[in-house]
Amino acid sequence: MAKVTLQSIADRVGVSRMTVSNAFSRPDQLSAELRERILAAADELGYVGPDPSARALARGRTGSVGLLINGSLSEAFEDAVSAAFLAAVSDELAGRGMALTVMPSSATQSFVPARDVAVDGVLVYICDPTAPDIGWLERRKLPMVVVDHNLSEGTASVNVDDRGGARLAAEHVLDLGHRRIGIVTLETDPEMLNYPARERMLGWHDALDPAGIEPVVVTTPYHPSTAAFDSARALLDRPDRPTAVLCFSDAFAFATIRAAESLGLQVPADVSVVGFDDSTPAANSRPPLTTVRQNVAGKGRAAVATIAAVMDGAQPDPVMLPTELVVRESTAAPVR
Amino acid sequence: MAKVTLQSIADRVGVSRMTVSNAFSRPDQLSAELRERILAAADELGYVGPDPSARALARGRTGSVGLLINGSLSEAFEDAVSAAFLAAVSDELAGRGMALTVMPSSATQSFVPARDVAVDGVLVYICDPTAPDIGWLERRKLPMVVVDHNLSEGTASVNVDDRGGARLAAEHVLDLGHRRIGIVTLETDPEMLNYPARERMLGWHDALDPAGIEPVVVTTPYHPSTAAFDSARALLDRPDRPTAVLCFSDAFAFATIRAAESLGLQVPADVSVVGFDDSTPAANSRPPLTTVRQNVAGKGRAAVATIAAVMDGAQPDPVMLPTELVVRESTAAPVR
DNA sequence: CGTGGACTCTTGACCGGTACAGTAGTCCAC
DNA sequence: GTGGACTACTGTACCGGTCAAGAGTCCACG
Repeated sequence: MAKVTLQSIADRVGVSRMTVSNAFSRPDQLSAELRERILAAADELGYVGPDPSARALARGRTGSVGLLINGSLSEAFEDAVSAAFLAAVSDELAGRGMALTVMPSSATQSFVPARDVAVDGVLVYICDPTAPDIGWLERRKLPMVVVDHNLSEGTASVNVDDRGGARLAAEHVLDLGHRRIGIVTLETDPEMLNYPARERMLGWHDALDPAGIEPVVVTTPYHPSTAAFDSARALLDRPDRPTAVLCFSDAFAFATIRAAESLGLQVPADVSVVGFDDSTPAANSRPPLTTVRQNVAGKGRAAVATIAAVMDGAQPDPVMLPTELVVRESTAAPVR
Repeated sequence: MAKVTLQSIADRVGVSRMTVSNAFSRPDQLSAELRERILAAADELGYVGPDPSARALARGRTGSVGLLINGSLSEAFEDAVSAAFLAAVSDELAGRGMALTVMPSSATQSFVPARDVAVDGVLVYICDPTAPDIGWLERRKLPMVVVDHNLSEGTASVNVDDRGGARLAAEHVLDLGHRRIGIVTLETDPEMLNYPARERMLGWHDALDPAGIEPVVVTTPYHPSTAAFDSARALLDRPDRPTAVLCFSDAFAFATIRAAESLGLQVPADVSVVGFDDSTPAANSRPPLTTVRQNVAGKGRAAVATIAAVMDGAQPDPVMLPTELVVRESTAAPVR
């Protein structure tokens, strides 16, 4: 049984191949009656629909958007916040009739997703800005939107007001009267330059510097929540223990709370803890977490809207989504 | 500036288009010297590499594998266990030179990923087996592997011994001497037929039935960990409160432990709790969770290996990965 | 010296569609 | 009864590659 193509259906029905194509792709171009006959014939021959690859070549677009992630995929998927982002992106794309293709950083020499995978546009998500993959995307002149980073002037971007949010967090603990303040943040390669980590640090300092306060900073590699726990514990075990800890993320905040408890400290009585993200567990944890809310799903939707605009030839302005302090019960005034 | 294709490079260098193609795709087919000249010319003209869409059409394969998820994407991404699976799949695919394309269930009539997205094979992951999408995949005759489900005879599959694991969990609490046993599991549409939920239920009964024990079962919809909390709390608030609770997942187990604590019950002193999955937090929670381990990353790798085999024309046997009981501190003998 | 094989490169067909510019025919208004 | 607009199809030219087979050239070996 030869492969069924538009031509075989055309021959069967006695029309031109183009008409069959229209029956599938542009129903308004032919009479309903003929369309019915064509679809019936197609069904009978076991034709599924226009071949996606051929269509992609002819149309010049593939119907899927890439997500460039350079760095650990596990990190991207297993972190609740970025997972929520991915989910929102994928959902929003689906609503616009597009699929999402994950493009990890080149594992091998011979296969480089950023160069070799067919997509109509790319969201650059958790990426070292110096990655060669980004160079490939640029050379391909693919529409591109950078998320949670600020690559270069011309590139469209979607960001969250990390700096402003961090500032609010720091101001909050200052207002409560804290003076010994610790920070638990991400350990980043100097070159990797995690943008949110940098921005949040700036934001904390925006509030602390004018108050003349020098925070005690500990950093911890991303994944092992055990590492975050250890770092936080070390921080809280110092003789000049901070009375408030600002954390890079809710996950780090939870680790910090566990570390505090392991030292027999009460949160917030002995130490206040502030997270970042307002992830799902934040509201239900014990104590409910004071944190900085970012709208992750909104970020996903904005990213899709922006890449769609770029693919349409627009040059959208950079998007900056707001953050908001959510005061719950993990922060309180320090004991005298 | 006209678009740069193989032909323009060929003209520039004075060779045939095919030779240029070989320079990129089959370096062993031409002399190193000529290849250098071709690559140099390509670079000069700003050629990035063979167009992925055209290559996909000509070669008959796209270099990406689809992941069919029907049901909420948020659920898939935000659940730690399935996120780990996705990460493993994506990693493993990348190692084999393939990308991962997420194919959500048809949101619109006009765009059906399962029908319209170009992929070489599909992993069917969290799916209603009656979904029309699966019908499309079959009609396209796409290589297909079903994960965590048992679709039909001919289809390759990768599963985990959910039933055996659940049985071990139930036997464990029986061995400890429990007789009033509760179950907190997933609420599934009768039609949606969540396979792991069904299998685990069978497994629990495999152990409980012979012991003549009728468990008290509560079900809860997937996502809202609040809902799981409420269900567990209702279960533990009964006059004939169970002394041991078997849970569908670690996430449900944590909700159950929180519910117990909210009722002033100690785990495991007053109530034993068993999870399922052995997700990352299980070992570090308080108390450390007794649970059934499945190797999620291994499942991802197995899924990729299996789809690769099917794409190569093989008919691999169904894969069944083992599960293992991990006894930690959330279970103990019941108090008399 | 003839033959065969390895190494290079070329030729022509094909992958399965879509875009765009026609070309008939039909219907209606003036 | 003629011009114009509209509908319904068709013809042709791509889209940008890869495959398989063939054709020179050069060298080794019998």
